[in-house]
Amino acid sequence: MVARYELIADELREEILSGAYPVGSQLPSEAELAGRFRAARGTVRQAVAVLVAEGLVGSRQGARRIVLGAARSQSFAELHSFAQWARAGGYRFGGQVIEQRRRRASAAESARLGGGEVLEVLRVRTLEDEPVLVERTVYAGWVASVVERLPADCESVTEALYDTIGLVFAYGEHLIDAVSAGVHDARLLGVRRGSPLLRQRRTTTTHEGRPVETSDDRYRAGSVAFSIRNSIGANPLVRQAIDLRSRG
Amino acid sequence: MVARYELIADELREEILSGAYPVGSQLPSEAELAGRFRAARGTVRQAVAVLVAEGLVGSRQGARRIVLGAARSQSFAELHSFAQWARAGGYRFGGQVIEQRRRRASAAESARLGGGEVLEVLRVRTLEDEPVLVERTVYAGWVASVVERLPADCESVTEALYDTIGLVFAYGEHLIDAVSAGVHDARLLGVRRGSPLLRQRRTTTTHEGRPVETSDDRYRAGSVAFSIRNSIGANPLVRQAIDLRSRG
DNA sequence: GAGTGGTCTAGACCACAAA
DNA sequence: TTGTGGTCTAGACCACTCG
Repeated sequence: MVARYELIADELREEILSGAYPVGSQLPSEAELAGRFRAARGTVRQAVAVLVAEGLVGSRQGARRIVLGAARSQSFAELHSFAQWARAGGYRFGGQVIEQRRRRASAAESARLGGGEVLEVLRVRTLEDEPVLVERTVYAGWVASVVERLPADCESVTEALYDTIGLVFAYGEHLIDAVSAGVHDARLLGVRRGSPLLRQRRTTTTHEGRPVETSDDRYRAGSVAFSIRNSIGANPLVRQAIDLRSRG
Repeated sequence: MVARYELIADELREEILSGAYPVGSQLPSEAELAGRFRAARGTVRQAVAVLVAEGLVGSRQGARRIVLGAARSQSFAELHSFAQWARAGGYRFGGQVIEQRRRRASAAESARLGGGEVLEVLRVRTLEDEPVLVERTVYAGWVASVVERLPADCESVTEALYDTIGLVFAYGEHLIDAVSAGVHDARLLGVRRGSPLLRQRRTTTTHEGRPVETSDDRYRAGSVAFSIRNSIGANPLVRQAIDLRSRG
């Protein structure tokens, strides 16, 4: 079942991406759109809200909505899963488990994952046959045995978890910064020790808010960037200071 | 004029942050909230949508909403303006113009800012008396003369532009990656050449979609991180591959 | 002042989750 | 089966922008 407002949003999005409404131009008024789609005003408002959330359209009281940009944004799955992202972008990609072991959760991991035993996995991912990402993922105890049984060159753990036990990743929290490559990272990525890496630390949970994994992902500089659109009133991205006294 | 749904959202947010609804617990149903606040269901839905967008609350059809996290998120202004962010966080901060000159826009800048003459400004920002950020900002010609007249140690260009000509930054686009420090950056930040820097490139526009500035900001590693909460259905953050053949 | 988006209401029906 | 959130409607009033 696809909602009416989604269909309207899709149609408007296509028109924006195709250039029917160029960047900087005005969108039709809500009344006009309601007439065109034979829908209530509330429904077209919901449709336009989707485009505003995507950063495609800007909105302010009293003035016509304007087109801000014309780039497609990606789904949660594509941010969460390297494989799904790479596939959607049409890249050649791969991955390999380097090391894997069960151990007791540290204090910090217990707070995030719920304690007990955890499974730590070290993977290297390639894009266009070059290693670009070192992934250190810690899985909660309740998924450990499933992850352990996956092949070492499993393309997508996310998809495998869904296929085997119906697990869906639904919410994520991400912390992004830069670090320099240690000896180990440098060797795995084929860069010099001390090279800049883009680090993404994340924790992911299910629909019910149950934590599944926490990960420390390090990208070789120059391979991947993160992109965000934001506006007054909708600000997903947040800057954080790192404690300047006790640097890690 | 503060909207009713904002007041309701504020009240619920306070309850979440204070621990009245701990992480993992369920929120009251829409019907209960409507009764408690004597508002229509649509209004409480709007209120809860705010919390969902902030990443505090998770929502799915058929099940009670759950509390995902209990961290305050920041405003657009705080992401956009170093000064406003640092002040909101209670940090000691400062800034200094190192170099400033007018020149013709490059091709790339013309595409983003609209051509003609631009003003390029190089600033260093400090946090807790340590240099943490090198900012290379290019202002569109129509704001250049205003920016030129600001004092070299102006704390907040954003605020100054608002105070002098009523200019409001409304929309931003951000690209985040890691680079290594060049000789110049290294000297300005007091780090070794080749050290990792967190780079944020951004373009900002007014309410009308008129571009104001584009900037290349580089943070010393270990000083600042970016943080994001996302979920299925609401995904502001996007990962981008950088062309692997022609790296820059 | 006319037009536009923002807020709010009241009620209906549907899809989905959980017991 | 019951309760919950998701969708949609229709209409009202308000705040704001812009000519």
